[in-house]
Amino acid sequence: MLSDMNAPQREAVKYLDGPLLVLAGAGSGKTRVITRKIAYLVQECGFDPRNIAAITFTNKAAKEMQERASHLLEGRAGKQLNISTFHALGVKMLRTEAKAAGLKPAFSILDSSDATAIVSDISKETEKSRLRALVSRISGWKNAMLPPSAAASHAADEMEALAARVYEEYERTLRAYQAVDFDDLIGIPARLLASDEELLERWQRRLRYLLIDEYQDTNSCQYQIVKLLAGHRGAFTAVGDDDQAIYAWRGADVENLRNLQTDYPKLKVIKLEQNYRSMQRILSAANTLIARNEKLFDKKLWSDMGRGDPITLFIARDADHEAESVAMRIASHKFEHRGKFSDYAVLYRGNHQARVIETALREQKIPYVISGGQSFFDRAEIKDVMAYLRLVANGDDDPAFIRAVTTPKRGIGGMSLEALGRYAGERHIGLFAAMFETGAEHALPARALTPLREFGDFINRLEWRARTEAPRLLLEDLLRGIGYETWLFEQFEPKEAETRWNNVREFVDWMGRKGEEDGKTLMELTQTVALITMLDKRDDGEERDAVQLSTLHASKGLEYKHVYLIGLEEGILPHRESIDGGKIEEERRLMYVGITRAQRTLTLSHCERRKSGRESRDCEPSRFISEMGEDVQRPKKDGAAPTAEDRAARVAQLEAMKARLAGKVLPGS
DNA sequence: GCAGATTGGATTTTT
DNA sequence: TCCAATCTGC
Repeated sequence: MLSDMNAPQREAVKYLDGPLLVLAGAGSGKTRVITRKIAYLVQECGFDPRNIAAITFTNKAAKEMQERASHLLEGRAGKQLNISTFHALGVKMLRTEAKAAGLKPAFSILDSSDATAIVSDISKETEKSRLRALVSRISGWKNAMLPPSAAASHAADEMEALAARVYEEYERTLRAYQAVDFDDLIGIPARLLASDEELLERWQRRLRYLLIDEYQDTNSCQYQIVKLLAGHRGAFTAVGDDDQAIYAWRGADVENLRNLQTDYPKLKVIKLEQNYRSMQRILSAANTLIARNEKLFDKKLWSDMGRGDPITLFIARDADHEAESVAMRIASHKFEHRGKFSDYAVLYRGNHQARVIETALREQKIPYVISGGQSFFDRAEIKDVMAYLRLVANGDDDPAFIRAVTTPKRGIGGMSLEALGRYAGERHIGLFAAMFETGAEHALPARALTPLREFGDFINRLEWRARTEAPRLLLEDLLRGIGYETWLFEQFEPKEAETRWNNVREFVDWMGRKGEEDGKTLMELTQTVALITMLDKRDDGEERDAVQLSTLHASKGLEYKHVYLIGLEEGILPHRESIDGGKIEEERRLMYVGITRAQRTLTLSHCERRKSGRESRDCEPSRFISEMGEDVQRPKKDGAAPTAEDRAARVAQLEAMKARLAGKVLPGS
């Protein structure tokens, strides 16, 4: 059964004598190991699939793992597995243990923009970078399980002192709304498991074996959950790669790898070093580079796929020339090798770097897609509809109330809401409850109260129906009831309104399908959508034959035949802030992640000069280039930069080649 | 003095 | 691309 795996992979699947850490290098088949191990536990060891939990960081990874594991298992077993993100597991625990957490089971989940809006309200801070600093400081404390009181005494400077004050008020606000943020989805379950023995035992019985993916990305809260659930039995397999830890800035702590060894002295460590993705030369360069980092575990990737092409480095005059050159290289390479555009990826440090590349690719008429971008559920129109659903599920959700009551406009403005807010504040209740109280009749003029109560009745009717009726019909009635389509077309240009309305339709369809397939009520669905991101949208992006543009961070876990790493300059990669903050090692890992995305060829580039303001400055090539050793082919130093004529000649050559190929291909296809 | 236009500069992102 | 700071025209 395991004959198609290599020895360490097989060992990792079969090892069940205690806690296991699998150090899985890039492209070493870690998902394979996890899914096979799940199948092994069920088929060979008699585990009930309901007692196995696999935890990932993204919905995408969870979905992929679910599919692959189900494929290996027979019948319904796959469906019974608990494969989810940390956050989804947290939601599940919180919904069942809501009472112990002091929450109603229908609590709301606030996304980052909701949370940021609340922090902004409390702190009166509107400037983006300072607001973001506050939010991330608070989030950092929450992930370290530090309560507001402790944060206040730890505050190191003026900004932290402010953050601590905001943090306290923020937590109070969330509880008043019966809402939790993303950090709470991990933090509150961790607290519950730690403080309630009976509850802990119940969950330990329920989840008897844990498999954790991307372990190097865990924060201390997440590690607490793992440790508590696994208990002293240590029935878990953690899979990770310390060389690919690139998320320290958002709370991930590679130290958790070391902690695993101290907390579980009997921890077994298995390394997966055979890589099935890249040619040896690429791996050698990656190994040489990463060897510069202080390491806990030594690891050397190798491959039996052959040595491969040399790694090319080219030096461009400036950013425009770099982009132009990348576009040109992709075009000629593609036509020469008759490959697909989707075999090529351009990777960079910051999103803004994509812009020049886009322009250059468009000029060459090369199709491209930019990975990432705005997620479906972040769109205003989806958030509008979600606000109604959140309010239907949880009347205490004031942010949802405000958004719903003002979208579309129904004659309730800032004045009425402020008056209602004052009254609700005095009475220590939510806005929704406040407007139905007799006292509200004195606090607000009838002119304002009447439409408010009409709105309230509308929500109450929906709430009543939501308990029994199918989601699709109800959603359609909701949209009709608030005249959302009409409102969209009043607000926006026809084209814009059309797209937005289509998004809403897609949302309704998706909810409707879910309701029919899984027999879920609207209430149940509402409580899970906050965590779901792209739906199946990602698929159409992958199906188009297009060059992939991506940040290095977003490229983790993906692979491409031909990779172009651009902007390899001091200040960009490594980034200035990281150089100043002494965070070179994480930048080096980022470079490592980029290199190991490549299967066949890797092309590096940097600029000689970059314009900043009116004049342009010299740039220094990234230290990482020389740190890759001799596998990088240095460009010929003939001194002369290519002239306009040289470039014209290359364009002509390329055009001729395209024409030739087109001529050959056309008659047949 | 202000709204609208233009210019310039940019860490990284998921839940 | 997106956002904020600066500039222009009234």
